[in-house]
Amino acid sequence: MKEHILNEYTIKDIVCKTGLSAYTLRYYDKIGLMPTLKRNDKKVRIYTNEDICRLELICCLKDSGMSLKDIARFMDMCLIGKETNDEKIELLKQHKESIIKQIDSLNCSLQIVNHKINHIDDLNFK
Amino acid sequence: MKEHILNEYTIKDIVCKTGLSAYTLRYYDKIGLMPTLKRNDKKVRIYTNEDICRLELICCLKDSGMSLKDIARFMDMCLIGKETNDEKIELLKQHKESIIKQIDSLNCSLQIVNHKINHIDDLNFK
DNA sequence: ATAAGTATTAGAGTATACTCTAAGTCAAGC
DNA sequence: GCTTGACTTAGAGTATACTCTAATACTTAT
Repeated sequence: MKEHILNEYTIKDIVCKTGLSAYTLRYYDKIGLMPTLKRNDKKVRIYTNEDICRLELICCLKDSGMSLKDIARFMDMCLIGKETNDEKIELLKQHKESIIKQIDSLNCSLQIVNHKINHIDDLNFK
Repeated sequence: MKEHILNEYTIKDIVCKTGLSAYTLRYYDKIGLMPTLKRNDKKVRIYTNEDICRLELICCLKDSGMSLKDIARFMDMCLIGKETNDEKIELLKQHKESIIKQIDSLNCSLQIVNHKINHIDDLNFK
């Protein structure tokens, strides 16, 4: 397809590629998650492969518990460039710690749930 | 203290013990998460050690991604008793799978974040 | 030329999980 | 007796992340 050769995708293509809804993609643009997203002369959003990479990062950060507000801030720093590299590394390191804590917490929950499965009768009210 | 000997706690004691706010504890009661919670003659909520155990389970399920609606349904089944044991085991097994998926997803995010930390400059917009 | 299909926008609506307010009850201390 | 403080309620408000509606613009097929 034309779009693939030109490295240009419409919102519909991105819906297929990412599984995000068109509503969500427009919303992400609206709140500043895609600060460099291009438009054609008809004001239609044109996504590139780079934009797809950014969306993947956005989903990675969001799915690991970062708020969209913080992701927008991070994208702002990416827009500024190298002078924010230290700040970005610091933010990612903090987020990394948060992910590790979440994994620990989930492992703990997993143990509890396993225990409850094996002692199901203890859950019933007396 | 009197309360400890009697195995009876007011909402304030539970705030201290669990770290949940009094608002949250009342809200959990309101939406049916604590169907057997007792009141004294002044309509004041009286929590027992068993209620504290239930709150710990509620927090475990909530923190591992179960909605309060589903937790309320689970508590309803605990109220009914043994005849819902199979149903409860099924629900917990499904939740267990959900936790495992979340851990996998977080480990994946962790790898991506680690990679971004080591390639911070690639994140800057051109 | 007109209907279908895809895009745009601002802004309203929804779901979840709190969080708070206002008005009231009750017990204890001064 | 009266203030202080802890509790109660119904219901309003908040934050987050969508999700949808309505009006409009543009392209393509009949």
